[in-house]
Amino acid sequence: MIKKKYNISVEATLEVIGGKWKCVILCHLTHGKKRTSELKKLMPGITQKMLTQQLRELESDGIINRIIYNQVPPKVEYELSEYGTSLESILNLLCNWGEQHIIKEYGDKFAVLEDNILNK
Amino acid sequence: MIKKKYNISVEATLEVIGGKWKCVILCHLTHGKKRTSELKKLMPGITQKMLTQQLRELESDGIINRIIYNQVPPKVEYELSEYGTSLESILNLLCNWGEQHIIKEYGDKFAVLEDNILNK
DNA sequence: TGTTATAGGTACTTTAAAGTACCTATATTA
DNA sequence: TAATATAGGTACTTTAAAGTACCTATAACA
Repeated sequence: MIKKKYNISVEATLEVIGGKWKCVILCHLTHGKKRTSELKKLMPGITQKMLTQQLRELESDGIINRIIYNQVPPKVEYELSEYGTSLESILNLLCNWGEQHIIKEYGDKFAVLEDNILNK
Repeated sequence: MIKKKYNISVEATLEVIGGKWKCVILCHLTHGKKRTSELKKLMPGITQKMLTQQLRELESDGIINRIIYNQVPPKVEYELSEYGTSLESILNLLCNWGEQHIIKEYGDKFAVLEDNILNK
């Protein structure tokens, strides 16, 4: 008999997209596939190690695809997998809620948000 | 001038509902207001300290209301605030996605999910 | 020749999140 | 009188998440 693992289904979701970085990575990927270096530019606070670590985990959970181009210097791209797109509506809602929350807290989102593709 | 704080709006959302317990608490509260002791029963893994700590933070972010009945032994209830209900659709999607993910991973959600109000 | 760009690995350290243990108050009930 | 239920506080410890530093490979180019 399989041992019970979750007390509530949302725990399974958090196991896949919880933590400091995964939602951020996935939000960027909802805007199309990205190279490792592009993701690094979009997330100035993340380290190389954390970025690849999170990407590996998302890949092994089937959320993203890793596309390797056989060239030097290396080129690798990441994109939402088909399964990963089932998270798109959640990711969009999370981003939109955050934007509204910032407006509520600070009045003006441009005061606390860096400019990037998602904040336009 | 206010210092920039977020690189992407979803970071603001995670500041409010991130971590191991907050989404779980909030998912339970989407089913109506709950006493502290009820929440503890619904979340067998949480400690008293973590529960009150998370509830305090959610309260100070305006997501939940704390209702105190003046009696002994004490009775306190928690409910989603009006602002908190703006998270309801997100919370429901997070729960539903987790359920589907469990089915995908384990075939049968009843094998890994404890019985409680949300799993019926 | 040696520097650059790209993607990533690994060992170690730091920090933040979470957990443990033990404490409070008071009306009610056995 | 002593135990019970309820909600919560606090000091301390443990664990897990995250960060730092340094390492690899190789073709292109100055």
